[in-house]
Amino acid sequence: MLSSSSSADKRALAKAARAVADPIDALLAAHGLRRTSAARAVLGCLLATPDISYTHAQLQNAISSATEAPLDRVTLYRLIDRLTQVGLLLCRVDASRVRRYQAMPTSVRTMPHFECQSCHRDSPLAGALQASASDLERAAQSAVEALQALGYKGLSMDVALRGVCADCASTQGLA
Amino acid sequence: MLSSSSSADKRALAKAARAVADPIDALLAAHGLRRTSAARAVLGCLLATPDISYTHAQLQNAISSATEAPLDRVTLYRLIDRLTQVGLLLCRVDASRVRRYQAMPTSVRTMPHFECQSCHRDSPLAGALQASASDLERAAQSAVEALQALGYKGLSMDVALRGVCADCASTQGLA
DNA sequence: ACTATAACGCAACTCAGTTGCATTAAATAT
DNA sequence: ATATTTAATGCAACTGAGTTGCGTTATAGT
Repeated sequence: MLSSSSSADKRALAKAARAVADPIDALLAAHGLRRTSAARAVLGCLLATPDISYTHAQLQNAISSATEAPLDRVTLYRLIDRLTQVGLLLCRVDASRVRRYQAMPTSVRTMPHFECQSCHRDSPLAGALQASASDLERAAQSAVEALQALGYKGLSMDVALRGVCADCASTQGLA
Repeated sequence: MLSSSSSADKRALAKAARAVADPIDALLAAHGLRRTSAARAVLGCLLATPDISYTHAQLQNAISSATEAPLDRVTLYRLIDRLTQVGLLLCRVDASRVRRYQAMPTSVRTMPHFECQSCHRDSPLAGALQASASDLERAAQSAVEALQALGYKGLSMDVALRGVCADCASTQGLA
């Protein structure tokens, strides 16, 4: 039984070691997902650039060029779905109707932005609007904290203004 | 010349009369759009229910069943685009990636909502979160006013929280 | 009334994402 | 360590929302 117990120990240790050794494996395991090469690649890629969001196509491209395994479209879709469902990824739909994914942010940083419905430019609230933006971020922060207190898990906030920007409004003869 | 001037007057008056008589025609004219039956139908439909947003399919359906003219898909797409570009309509992309249109609101009413990435429910911030929601609306209001002062035209704000709701977080074994 | 051009309608196309199903490979049980 | 279970993969075919090209119609300005 020394041999049997030691082999069991070995397995447990090896598993724990792998999980602890690689933070990505640890995350996957903690969320009940299998540690496949695809999962490691996707999560690794997104965690490496926490502030950048990728479309499905961009992710597939990034991974296929970084590794040797070309990773199927559908597999990537499903993998992304799983990672998103457990709260490891943040998913939003951008103005051009494509989903963008990024690692779920640890701290909430709201970045209010304006989408012009005429020229389709998407710009952050800056300059004279900095003050309003800060107010929004403050309010957002407390809303997030309230949700966290209720047991909500990976939280992110998105503040979008929409309308016609000053440029476009003046070019058209808008009253 | 009396006849020519009177006919010119007649036309001008007729135009003015029609534009003044129907607020919808007035809006179209004021934004440099032609007063076609399709445009009247769409704008009429959306102005009749200012707080409800429609997808392209819903709009086409509503209009085709209300009137006799069946209105082509593509025509509707292009019409919607025009109305949106001049700021008469508000367009947003919902969580399932479809565009939703509604009449551009006159007063800004921000309705913060939460999208669960696991169960895909989309719920307004209510109950215990009412306070945060109000703070957000206040901040949003001042941001909108700041933009209006800069010449921005039809303005609307959208505040979206994303993450995993308490229900889903507890069902999964989320740490 | 005449003309220029905005708006319309049809057909074909693109792009993002989905579904079904057979196969492979982690994780668990023996 | 091997067997078993089932999560994850890969391929093919499909769907739905939105777009493009182009010839035709109807509104707005002369």
